[in-house]
Amino acid sequence: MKVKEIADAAGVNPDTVRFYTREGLLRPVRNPDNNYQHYDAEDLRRLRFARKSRQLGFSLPEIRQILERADDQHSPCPMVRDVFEHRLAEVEREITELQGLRTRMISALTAWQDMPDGIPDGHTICRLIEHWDDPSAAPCCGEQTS
Amino acid sequence: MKVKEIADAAGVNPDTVRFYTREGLLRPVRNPDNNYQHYDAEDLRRLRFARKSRQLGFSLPEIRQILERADDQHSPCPMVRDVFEHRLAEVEREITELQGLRTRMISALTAWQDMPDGIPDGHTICRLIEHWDDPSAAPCCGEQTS
DNA sequence: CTTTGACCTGTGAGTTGGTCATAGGTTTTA
DNA sequence: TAAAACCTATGACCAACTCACAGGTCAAAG
Ligand SMILES: [Zn+2]
Ligand SMILES: [Zn+2]
Ligand SMILES: [Zn+2]
Ligand SMILES: [Zn+2]
Repeated sequence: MKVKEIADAAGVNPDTVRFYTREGLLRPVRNPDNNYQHYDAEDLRRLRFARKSRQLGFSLPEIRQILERADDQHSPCPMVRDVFEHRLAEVEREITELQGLRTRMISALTAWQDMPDGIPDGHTICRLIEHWDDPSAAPCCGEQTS
Repeated sequence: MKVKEIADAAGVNPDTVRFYTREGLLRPVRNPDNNYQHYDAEDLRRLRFARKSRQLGFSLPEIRQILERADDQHSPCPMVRDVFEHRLAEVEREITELQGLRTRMISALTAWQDMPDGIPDGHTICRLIEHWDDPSAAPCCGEQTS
């Protein structure tokens, strides 16, 4: 298979195939006649595996490690399980962080409903933003949060 | 104020101050004697404003636009409100996406509890990943989801 | 007076996972 | 035979910083 063929078979951009090849995830053989890369069914399996792993949150270096370990006939499963749990915790941390941002944004929107637009006066840039207090921040100079 | 002073006053990395300066958010004057940048109270206000805006999800180009608009004595408020609503929708989309990932990961973890580790046999790389089906994907070749 | 350490300068690279542009070579089709 | 579609490698680009490097400046301590 040539680049576009394997790319179509896996539903990815041909540049992604070239990128994964450069990164060592795919290992095509080169045709010396025309310098083209030739991918086989094994490469397609690896490519699909890589895409599936990406959907599960694995990074490219991690996927490469899994593939290399499998090439050496070592079971990648324990490492997969371990990485996966760390990744899940990280995803949950990101969700929490984004939900915090969402909460901040909604509280700001609510407060802004009652605030008029202002003209910058050299003392203020935009009161909407400046008068918004980060609920997650510690009081900075003795302020009391009622 | 010199770089480290304004950075400490705003609680950011001095490199961030230099970066924001390069990006046009801060406009220090240069001391011709020693080539040092000199920041004033206005810059500190802009820096704190920029950090607060970042916490609310604004991008650097957006913050620069707000600052430039305020410099021209035009009210940035309508634009702030508009950008903000789009950003909120985007944040909620990201949250949904991450929660989808989390759901996929947890369903995978659950399924993996009953699966033994396997040795790669040239036909399989890692059954944990390969036998996991993306619940959000459409059936690919006539499979029925029970 | 000199040395040391903390600070300053600009530039460029690294992060992540691709995507796109460029310029030139090859194969297939009309 | 010429256009269309494909291939190649390389490098830039995205976001928002962070860090490393090499060299200049300045205050205090010896
Ligand atoms: Zn496995
Ligand atoms: Zn305060
Ligand atoms: Zn405003
Ligand atoms: Zn199928």
